[in-house]
Amino acid sequence: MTQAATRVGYRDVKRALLDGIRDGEWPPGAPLPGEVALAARFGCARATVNRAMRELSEEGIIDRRRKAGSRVKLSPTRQARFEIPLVRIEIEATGAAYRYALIRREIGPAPDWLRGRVGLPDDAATLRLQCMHYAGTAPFQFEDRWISLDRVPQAADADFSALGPNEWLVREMPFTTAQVTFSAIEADEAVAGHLGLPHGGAVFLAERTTWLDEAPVTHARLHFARGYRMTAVY
Amino acid sequence: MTQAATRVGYRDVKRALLDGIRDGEWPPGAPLPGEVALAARFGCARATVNRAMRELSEEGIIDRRRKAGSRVKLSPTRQARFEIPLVRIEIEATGAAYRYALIRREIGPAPDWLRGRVGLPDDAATLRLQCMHYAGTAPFQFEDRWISLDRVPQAADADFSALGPNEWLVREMPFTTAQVTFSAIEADEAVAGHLGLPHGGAVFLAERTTWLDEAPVTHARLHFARGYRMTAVY
DNA sequence: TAGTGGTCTAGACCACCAG
DNA sequence: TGGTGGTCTAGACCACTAT
Repeated sequence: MTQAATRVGYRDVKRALLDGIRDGEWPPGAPLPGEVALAARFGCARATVNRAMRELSEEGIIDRRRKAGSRVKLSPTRQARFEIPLVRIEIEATGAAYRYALIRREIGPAPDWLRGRVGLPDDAATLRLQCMHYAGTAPFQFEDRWISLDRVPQAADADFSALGPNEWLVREMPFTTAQVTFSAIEADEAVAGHLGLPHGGAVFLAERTTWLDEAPVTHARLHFARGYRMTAVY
Repeated sequence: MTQAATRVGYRDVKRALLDGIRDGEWPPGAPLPGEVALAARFGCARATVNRAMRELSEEGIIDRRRKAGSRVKLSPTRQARFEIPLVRIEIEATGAAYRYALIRREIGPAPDWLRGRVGLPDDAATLRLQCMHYAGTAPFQFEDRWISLDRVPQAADADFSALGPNEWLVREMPFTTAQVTFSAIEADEAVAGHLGLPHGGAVFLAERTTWLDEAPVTHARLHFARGYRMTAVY
């Protein structure tokens, strides 16, 4: 005779549900039993089923709506999670020595495209910084950044010759929202020079903007050296 | 006199903790109070505090370890979540008409680089498919895919002339693990031709592999047309 | 070994929304 | 308007690990 060897945890429930979905018990679009029914079926509390189903929903496997119940998603919109570490950490993780160099520092009005993109007032003053991050002696990333002096006035007096703006901002300036965009562009003269690429070579570009309660803090264009790959498992 | 207007929820706790971190009550590296203490402070159950802190931990804001307690991360490793929809959905979401075309279909042994990359046996047979996805009349994505016939034998008999392999696989074949890698490459002759780019033009490449319980199911190289951007807010 | 987080339970109330 | 998910509680036991 079988006996409940151990207590049923939310992981067990999750696995059982995934198995059922995979094995066709609940094909795409099909409604799943309610939480109470599943709790009875699995012999656990409703809260346990709830956590399992909440996670499945967060992972994009099922849809949940009050009253309507839960359904297996027709096209599972699975999502990948990318970690966005500091460049220094990323480089040091490869075993290489991290080196940083400030290339240019300049205070001036925000360019039009940037104002439109992040929502800055017309007369907004920004600090523009260009710098390089090296892995050993090899160029790793060319950073082109604008910092809103309205939001971060103290940046005007900060010394960025030894500490990168990103690390400085992490310590100095919290943010509530961030946006990242990845794309591929062709290196212009300047970028190619900094990264040691041929002019027109393919560059992996990450653009990152952060806001503190609606007010833009900073916008960075991070150009990665040849061969850079960004990976996620999900 | 103030009065607890409503019940304290995990969102309130989370916000309060984030505020405290932002305002310097708990600077980076500092230990946070234990769950019991916080529950008392906020006037709620420990489970509520637990959920708030668990989410902060999942979001990369704090570190949690038994016995050691919770600490604010030194360098907050925030993570971005990207939705990976079906190409068709992605195109239709822009309002454009989706069109699909199969370019090439071929059965043969897996190339060496692929075997090493995904872990296929030496004699593994694969179905290779090349196809195009258009947004209206404009090329949107060139897909170059291998499907393991060991794992998905029925793919050999499937008709991919009207339905794209990705949509077919989603319906036909579940997977347990997936990996995505983004990079920028220069278009070779073939890719340039398919996407209407100059030879050597920058291409945003997403490589996607899926496994079902350790066994590789499929590997796809998705080449996006000029100007493609992949965005996440976090 | 003791303290902290991890999880489960049984019960409860509430918000939402499809019928 | 009733059923479903969303959340909270109070209490409990357990697993891990720093000391």
